[in-house]
Amino acid sequence: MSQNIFDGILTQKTLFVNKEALRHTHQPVYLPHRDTEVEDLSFNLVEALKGHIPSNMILYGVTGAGKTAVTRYVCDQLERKGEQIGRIVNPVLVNCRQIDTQYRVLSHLGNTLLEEHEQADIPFTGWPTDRVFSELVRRMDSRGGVYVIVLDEIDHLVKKAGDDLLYNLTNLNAQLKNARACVIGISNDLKFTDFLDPRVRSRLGQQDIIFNPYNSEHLQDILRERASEGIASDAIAPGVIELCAALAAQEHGDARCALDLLRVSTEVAERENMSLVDQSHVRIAQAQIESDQVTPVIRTLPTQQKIVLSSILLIESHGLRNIQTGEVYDIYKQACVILQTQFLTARRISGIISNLDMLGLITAKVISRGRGGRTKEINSCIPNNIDSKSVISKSEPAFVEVFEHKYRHQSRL
DNA sequence: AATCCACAGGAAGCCCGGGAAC
DNA sequence: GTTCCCGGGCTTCCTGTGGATT
Repeated sequence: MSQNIFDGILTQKTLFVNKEALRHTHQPVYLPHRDTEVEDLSFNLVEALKGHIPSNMILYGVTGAGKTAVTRYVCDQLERKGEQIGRIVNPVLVNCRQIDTQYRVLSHLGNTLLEEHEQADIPFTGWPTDRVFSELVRRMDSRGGVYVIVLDEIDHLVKKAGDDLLYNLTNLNAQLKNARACVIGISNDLKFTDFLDPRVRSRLGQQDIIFNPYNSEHLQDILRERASEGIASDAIAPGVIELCAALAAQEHGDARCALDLLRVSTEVAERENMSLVDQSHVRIAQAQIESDQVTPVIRTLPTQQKIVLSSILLIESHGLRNIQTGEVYDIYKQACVILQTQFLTARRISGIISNLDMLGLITAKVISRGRGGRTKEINSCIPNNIDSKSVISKSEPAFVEVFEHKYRHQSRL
């Protein structure tokens, strides 16, 4: 029999019982320390089971505070109870980070309601938005029941696309004849309603729930719960859970982060052929997660954004911090000349800098230097263990030249 | 108190690619 | 094929602004 490279890996002892349990997409049976929130949410949504319209709600809280998990959990139970007692409840969850325009949200909603006997999907582009909207209304009415429309990361949608969609969605019940709908917004940003039209704000925020961040003890409970489900019982050394929880608690109590840490730590231990996950594995995992998050982001950046980022790194490699927008623009233009690329306007670069800030690759703080003018103070925030030069040059060989160039022109910087 | 710097960032509009409908 | 629509990337033009300097 011939050797296969997977033979060794497949027969290797695994520390996982069910790896899925350690992913944040996993729906656990029990959500520790979120009883009040579950109760608040279900207290409102129970109206759907009575055939009434639940209030619209907004759920606030930092990332990884369990907002999405709680909502999914409650919606899941709601749908099942509905089936039991013969009431149609349709929860639809939309992630507005991926689906981030009015048209796309509406067509997504419409397409999730597609039934077998119905004709083709709503196309991803091509129709006028109001037609998509009326098609959605038609489909909802033909199915009937109560719709719970959950808009996850709603703040992102509002900042990008405005509040037209929310105006339309919170007004849905006026259009529906046979169905009912309520909207639940999930936001990381407590103040996102500032961007809303007052009418939308009052209709959407009929009830708010605030999710406080988990503290270290809470995170430990969550990790223990998931570990018991997902990892072999004697595979975790004492202190590992505590360390993962403590590190994640520093990151504003992000349960997602805690779970990733534990999962990757276990993977690291497994790869090293150890039967016990210890604290050193957590440290390795921490570094690896940072690098895994940033590397693909840089690699998939559009060319112009890469040039801007390179320019910032270039300036920083000369020991400068708190760089101004104008300085970046100057170096960026030089880089474009070397790369024989058309350079963009300063306005656009300002936008790109804001975008890089949003992606977490740099921080750009608006400051005023008095007569020195108003500008952004820019610093890169790429972890030290990542060689951004090699990440960039791998996907864009021409950048090597820019980096080489800097050494020949040090005096100009 | 007025001035002024170096931008920030909003608004409008252009162009392009992708698609639907007629 | 033509005309319509959407969305993204971009430019042009513009108004706004915090605080050091005059």
